[in-house]
Amino acid sequence: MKIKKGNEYLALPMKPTPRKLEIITTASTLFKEKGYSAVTMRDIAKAMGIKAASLYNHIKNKEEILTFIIISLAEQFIEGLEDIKNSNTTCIEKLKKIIELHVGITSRNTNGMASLNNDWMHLKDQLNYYLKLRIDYENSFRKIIKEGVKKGEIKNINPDIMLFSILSTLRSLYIWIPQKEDLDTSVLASNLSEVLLKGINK
Amino acid sequence: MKIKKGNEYLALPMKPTPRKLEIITTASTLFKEKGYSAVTMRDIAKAMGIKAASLYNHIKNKEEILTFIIISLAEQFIEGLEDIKNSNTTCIEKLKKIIELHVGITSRNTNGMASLNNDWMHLKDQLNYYLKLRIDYENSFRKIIKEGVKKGEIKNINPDIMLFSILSTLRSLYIWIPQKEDLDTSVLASNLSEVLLKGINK
DNA sequence: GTCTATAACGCGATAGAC
DNA sequence: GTCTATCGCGTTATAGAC
Repeated sequence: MKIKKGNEYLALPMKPTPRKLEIITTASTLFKEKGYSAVTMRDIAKAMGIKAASLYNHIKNKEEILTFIIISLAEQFIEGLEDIKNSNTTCIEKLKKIIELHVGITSRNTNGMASLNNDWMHLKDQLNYYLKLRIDYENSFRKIIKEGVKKGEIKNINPDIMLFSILSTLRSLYIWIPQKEDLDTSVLASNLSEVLLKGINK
Repeated sequence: MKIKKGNEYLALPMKPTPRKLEIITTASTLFKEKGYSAVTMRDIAKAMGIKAASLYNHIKNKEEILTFIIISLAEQFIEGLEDIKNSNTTCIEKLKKIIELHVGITSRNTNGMASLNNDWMHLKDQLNYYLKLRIDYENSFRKIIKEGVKKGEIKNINPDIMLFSILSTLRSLYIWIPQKEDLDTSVLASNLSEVLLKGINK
């Protein structure tokens, strides 16, 4: 059962109940600390002050928790990039918008981003859908870089290396953002743009 | 039982037997695919064509495999950085050497680097030792950047953001290197230096 | 909606034969 | 050095009382 949004069929039709969302956010925290496979249903229940069996009144199984965390984030990235692709601006400006997109989504859900990065291989039903979203995202990102090279905005280096370098940094944001409590996300985004686009060498 | 090497006590005194090394490399491959917690002793044994019980003639337990993978890599980084710190050259040149260090170690053991990045929290005996090595490494790295800023070689941006950005890219190399079969590591290192130090913007 | 009890199974690790 | 057999425990998930 999927709903249509824009031109894409998305995988998460229902808004979860408050209690279900509580399970998902609790699980996210534990998944970030130890990884999906090392976290048990008893761990999640204990963190909520209930018994493991009670979780099953709200969720189908453990996999459903992981699926929700990962797919909802992946869809946010796809939708955000869609807007950027369609915006009428330079490629460098588009890259700045992508950096802002990552800082924004990550700062709102650092725990979930850990699962997106490290636990996607434990998806079952929605693994292929996730892989499709990820490939689509990287292809659109690479296309923007290549267009920037063509237009002379961006250096003529191997686009895959530039894509890899920027994306690696953006995907690691979930580790760094929570460490800096007093962080202004717009300052972070602009500093990151400076470093990623213009380098650190004076 | 630790041996002395240089001025540091290292945690891996014995060179493993060939059979033990075979277990470790087999396990590394599986750990990279699914993560440490999701890989069973039966999985490792099956991949080697033996039974799980037979593994225990060569290793003490599952944790010992992970410990060897992670600590031996962490010590390679510490030793490599020690040489770079002591070299008589500019800070920018030192950063280039660090990039070469990461490309070199990672290309020789992409599987192990996955565990170093993602499974260190499952260490027990050697967890504190690993954390000390990691903090030492990041501090030395940060010191080089700060010195570069002071000497006017490097831009006066938040050093933590520069450290984070470069290190995130270098730590993700294990994902990208195996995908590019025909990759020349020295070309990769020099392209990465260009992108990480001077940026992509023309 | 949470509980207790339990089913059904897989886990790491050991003992002892060969 | 590898095997079979097994122990003790932890795992996800379900059934049914309250």
